[in-house]
Amino acid sequence: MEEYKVIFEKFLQKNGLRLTPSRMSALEAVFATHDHFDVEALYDTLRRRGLRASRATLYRTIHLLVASGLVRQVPIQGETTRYEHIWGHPRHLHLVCTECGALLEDELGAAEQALLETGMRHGWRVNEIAVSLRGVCPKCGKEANDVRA
Amino acid sequence: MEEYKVIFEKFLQKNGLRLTPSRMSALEAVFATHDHFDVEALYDTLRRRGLRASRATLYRTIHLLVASGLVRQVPIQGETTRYEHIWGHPRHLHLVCTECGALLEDELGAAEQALLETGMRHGWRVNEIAVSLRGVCPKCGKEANDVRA
DNA sequence: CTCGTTGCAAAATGTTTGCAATGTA
DNA sequence: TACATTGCAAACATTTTGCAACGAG
Repeated sequence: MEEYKVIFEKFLQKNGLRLTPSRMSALEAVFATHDHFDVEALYDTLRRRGLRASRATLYRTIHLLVASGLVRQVPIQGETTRYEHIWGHPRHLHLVCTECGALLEDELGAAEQALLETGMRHGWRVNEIAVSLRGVCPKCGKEANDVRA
Repeated sequence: MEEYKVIFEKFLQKNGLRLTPSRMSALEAVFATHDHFDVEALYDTLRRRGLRASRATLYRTIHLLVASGLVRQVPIQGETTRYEHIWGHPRHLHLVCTECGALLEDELGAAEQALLETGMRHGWRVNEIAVSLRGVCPKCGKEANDVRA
């Protein structure tokens, strides 16, 4: 039994919630990839696997996954809310290209300690560090295009 | 003439856009505070000042302000999209309490240099550093409540 | 005078919720 | 069996857009 399943099961039990096929399917789909995803993508993934769960259920489930600490929202602007799993995924930072939307991940490195200390200095128990660097990727070293909507 | 107005005017000219009362009102309202705001709040602020601009116009204007580099989206999860002005606002980090929603700002400090180096290492021209530390504030040193929707 | 801009209302999204049927512990 | 869960459709909240009237350069 994979570790994350145990974690989720314990979380459900502790909160008087039930382990259902829909929830298990969603959980597996979420951990089947290291990519970011939104609820719609999760919905598609399940259908592609021949599984089923309504969007409503997935929206409800993703909240549980976040509450359990297994998943977090990706701290990046965008149309839809995107998520990523955390388990086995060390704290990292995102490099976002404001031109083409390219996204790169890397480790926090030296910054991590400094940030944790800042949190501590204010008396906060820090559970999550979200860092995104927005700028222009090497490929887009050009100029911006049209600005109008 | 305030610096940010000059910047916005140049931005408009460069893109063949026009300087209108609505846009100027929005710009001033945005820079009148250092708080985060969403479009609805901006709308209220204008009305309170006896100025007027439709929500549609404000949504259109805020995009221009972001494109001009004067304003950015706040990289924090939430119901509505929130913004903050950047001009005269040094790079900083946000401490977010996942219990009560409290929000604290602080300087990046030592982390800034480390993060910039990471960007450089990947060949990115970094324009913006967004950091949020999510956790539990001192006041909320308690336990979580009900998890269910 | 030419084109960008505005407001309104309608449309489009993304997400939540009430409710009756269903399933888990 | 008791109560949590699901799907559906309706409700919501936010943001975008078409269009005709208006306004800046």
